Amino acid sequence: MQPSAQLEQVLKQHGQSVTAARQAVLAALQGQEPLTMGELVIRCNDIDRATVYRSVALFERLSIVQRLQAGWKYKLELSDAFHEHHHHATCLHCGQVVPLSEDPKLEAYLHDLAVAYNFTLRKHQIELSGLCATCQPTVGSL
Amino acid sequence: MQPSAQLEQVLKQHGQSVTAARQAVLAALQGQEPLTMGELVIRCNDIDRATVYRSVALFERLSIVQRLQAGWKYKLELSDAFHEHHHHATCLHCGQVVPLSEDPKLEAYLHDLAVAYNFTLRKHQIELSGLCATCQPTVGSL
DNA sequence: CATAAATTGCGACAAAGTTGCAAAAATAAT
DNA sequence: ATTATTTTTGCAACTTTGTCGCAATTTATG
Ligand SMILES: [Zn+2]
Ligand SMILES: [Zn+2]
Ligand SMILES: [Zn+2]
Ligand SMILES: [Zn+2]
Repeated sequence: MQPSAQLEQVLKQHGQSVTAARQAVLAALQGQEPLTMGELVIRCNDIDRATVYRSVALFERLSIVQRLQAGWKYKLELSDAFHEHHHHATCLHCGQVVPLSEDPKLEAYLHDLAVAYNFTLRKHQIELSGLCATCQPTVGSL
Repeated sequence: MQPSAQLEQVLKQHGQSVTAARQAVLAALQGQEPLTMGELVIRCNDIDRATVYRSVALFERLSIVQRLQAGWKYKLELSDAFHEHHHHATCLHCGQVVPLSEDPKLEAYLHDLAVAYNFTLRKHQIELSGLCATCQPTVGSL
């Protein structure tokens, strides 16, 4: 299903209106890389800051987007129902975020871990940080 | 080694001064639960906000503290050299953060994963979110 | 203890995020 | 299709969070 159609469906399911602003926010998030809130606001430049914030808050409640800690600031990306489920590796030097393809064993592992702590697992996040292949020669310390 | 002594050592190793403010910030972070920046500022109430921010920034550069995404806001906690390495499960309903004891198999797995992507892994984070044992009966939806 | 270097507090500022409310748009009803 | 009802939007004012320059204080050095 097309992401925009899927958005429409999720919004209606929850009694929320389908609006131009919300569609624009979704569209802005469809790129490859996760975005900071600031970047997102810029990409939605016909839409008021407050509206972007309100849309993101709604999307987070409806599990349409998720926020992840990428180095210093948090970033936003579409969540599993819209993208494939995946994790990230962030380069500490150049800041690039590389998506990692899903690993069923790892997923199973996390599930068992949650069970061991009597947690009903709703979502999870793994963030690796280090140096990407390109930056490894460049950097000595850090 | 006592955390305060360890702080002194790390600071000196990097040519940084050992000051009352920095010791106070470390002390405030020694409690069990990770703290938001706001909470930390409150617990350091003789110290200026700007100084707390500057200390945290320094501590982050020296890998004394790490920030983690706990639900909505980020939180700070002492990093692996000061606490045992561990991960977290956050309850979506009551917000409590439960530390998970280290699992060597999982750690090895992450290491291999990074290698597969040509990443030199420097650190990593796993955040589980869901409902804790206490909140499971309370909540139907969410 | 005196000197040099680094850190702190302060105040002013910039950026990020929130809120109330009237106008506009979306849905529901006729 | 029009109108009525409900929800959302933009705006502007505001709070919170985070940053910066600089003089006063503290820390390190000898
Ligand atoms: Zn890189
Ligand atoms: Zn996963
Ligand atoms: Zn709970
Ligand atoms: Zn680990």
